[in-house]
Amino acid sequence: MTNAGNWDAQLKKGLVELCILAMAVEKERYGYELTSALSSADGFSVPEGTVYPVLRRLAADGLLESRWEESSSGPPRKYYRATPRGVARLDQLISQWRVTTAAVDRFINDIQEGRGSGRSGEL
Amino acid sequence: MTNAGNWDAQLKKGLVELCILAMAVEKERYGYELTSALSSADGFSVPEGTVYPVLRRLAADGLLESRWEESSSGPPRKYYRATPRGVARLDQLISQWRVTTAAVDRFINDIQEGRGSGRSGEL
DNA sequence: TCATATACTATATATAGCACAGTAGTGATT
DNA sequence: AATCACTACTGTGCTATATATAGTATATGA
Repeated sequence: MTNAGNWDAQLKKGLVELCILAMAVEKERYGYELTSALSSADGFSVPEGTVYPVLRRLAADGLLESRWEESSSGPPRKYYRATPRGVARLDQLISQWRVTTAAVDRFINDIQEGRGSGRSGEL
Repeated sequence: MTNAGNWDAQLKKGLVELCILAMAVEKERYGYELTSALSSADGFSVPEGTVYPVLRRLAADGLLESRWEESSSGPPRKYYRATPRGVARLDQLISQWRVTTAAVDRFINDIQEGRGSGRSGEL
């Protein structure tokens, strides 16, 4: 049978990309930093094995650009920042996100209302 | 390069399950009905090829139960309704959904604030 | 009879999250 | 100086889900 903890992973599909892109639009970021930020976010834990592939994919798609920089506290860091196309893409993702959450919330609310009373609502 | 329409599909991972379960908790539903309801929902188009596999999966997991019923307007329908475990699962999914959307919205808002006074996304 | 809308089933593919393993630089503790 | 812990990036492979595609079968109306 399907494992419940697994649903999280499915729910996050695409959202990791959105969050990473959002952070890279704000300012230059490197992988380890993003991993820490995303993992400390409430209800959202994203391991290295997820973050780095996303960075490489976004860079390959021309949405992020990168440069190396020496670090005084460890190995060199690969800094990523959003390109203009990355910024445009983020705006697009955010508006899609808004539409989708609105649709899902509508479904949930309709159902919650229906519970308890005998209402059979149109969906 | 990654195409944008594709992201939708990723974003929907898990959400289709949530919506279908929600509808099957409210009352008995059959596949074609769910397909129509989900496809007419704003910002959410879900084809048959997605709905039926989800129904079978949820039933296999014991979250839905089904029965056949003759229809006066076509082939017999397989009606699904949520089991008690399905109801419990829905509550769990909804609360995870709330936590996740809150986290993502927080990310988005933080970034949007940073973009407020300066440049906007030029392409 | 033939077309159309209804309704379910089966198969195959692409993608993303992520577990797991590996490489390597830096600074502190022993 | 040698070990350890923290930092930081790379690579491989598995799994689950959405969905495209194709197929089967029933009822109704032209």
